[in-house]
Amino acid sequence: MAPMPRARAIPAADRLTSSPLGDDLSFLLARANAMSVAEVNAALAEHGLKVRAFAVLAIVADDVRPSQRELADFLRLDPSQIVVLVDDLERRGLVERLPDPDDRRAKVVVATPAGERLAADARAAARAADDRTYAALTPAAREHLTGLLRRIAIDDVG
Amino acid sequence: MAPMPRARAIPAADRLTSSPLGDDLSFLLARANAMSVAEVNAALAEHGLKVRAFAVLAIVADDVRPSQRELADFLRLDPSQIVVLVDDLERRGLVERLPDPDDRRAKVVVATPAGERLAADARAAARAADDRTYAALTPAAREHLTGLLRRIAIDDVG
DNA sequence: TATTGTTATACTCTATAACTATA
DNA sequence: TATAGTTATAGAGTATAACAATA
Repeated sequence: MAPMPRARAIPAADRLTSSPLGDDLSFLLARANAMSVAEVNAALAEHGLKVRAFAVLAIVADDVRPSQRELADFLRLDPSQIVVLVDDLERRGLVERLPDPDDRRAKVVVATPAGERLAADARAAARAADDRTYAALTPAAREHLTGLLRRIAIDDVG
Repeated sequence: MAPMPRARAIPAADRLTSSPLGDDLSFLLARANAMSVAEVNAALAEHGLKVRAFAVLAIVADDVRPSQRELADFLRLDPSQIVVLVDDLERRGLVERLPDPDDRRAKVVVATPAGERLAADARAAARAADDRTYAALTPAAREHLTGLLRRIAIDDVG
């Protein structure tokens, strides 16, 4: 009788991807996100941005006029982190803090013209990065994925 | 003629979720992942684990017998980080490093009986956390999402 | 020469608490 | 009493380089 093949004969990658973790939603989400962040950060580097600063800039360049508190809630960052991000963007002349006439405690963050220009360039770079990250998906599958994630990340939350 | 309603009259959350970022795949992925990690970490805390250590333990408890290098590749962590994670798990008697007879440089990581028991408990806690994170999705939608993420995070990679 | 595991180091990200000015 | 922004600080996560043992 032939000896049992040793476990090591199966390629490591297959042993790992066929393990239960390879079907775990949270794990796949974490792994896909790590790939996405790496790709986007690389694309944003030439614009002097990273994902978090880009997220702030992209929002305010879209004329949302959020307070820092609103930015913190939406981006799931601590208000103190928003301070640091806005400080940096403001120092670079990309955003401004305006007093909120309705609440003198609050500051509304808006983009400067230079900020709007950089946001447009950065958005294009981020889109190109996304095309690489999600190359395995058809446009329809990408839209479906967007909808599913939106239900988890946005619609289901206050 | 009636004055234009001020932008501020629209609730902040709506202004933000309907901004372009609210449909950006990478952003939604990052946000969903942040929610998932927070939920899973909270659930794993009572077992003295966090997501990264749990991932290592879950793999080796599944009899994959990976080398540290294989763990690093699969988990997208630097080999030096695997050293730290395995050091901690080994100190707690949950895993062991065995010499690889085929390559005396490599060390195969395996779970101890205590590690297997903890992995089972932790897996149940993680599953419960996932049920909370993905509560907005039907089982069918969850499976669909798993398949889409798998194509991005696993199938599309070497 | 190249690779595995290891150590060391520095940098980024994240979480927490406390303070101020306003509400 | 509660909230918006700020400051400070510590911890977790991440990235990089160098080294010894082995391939």
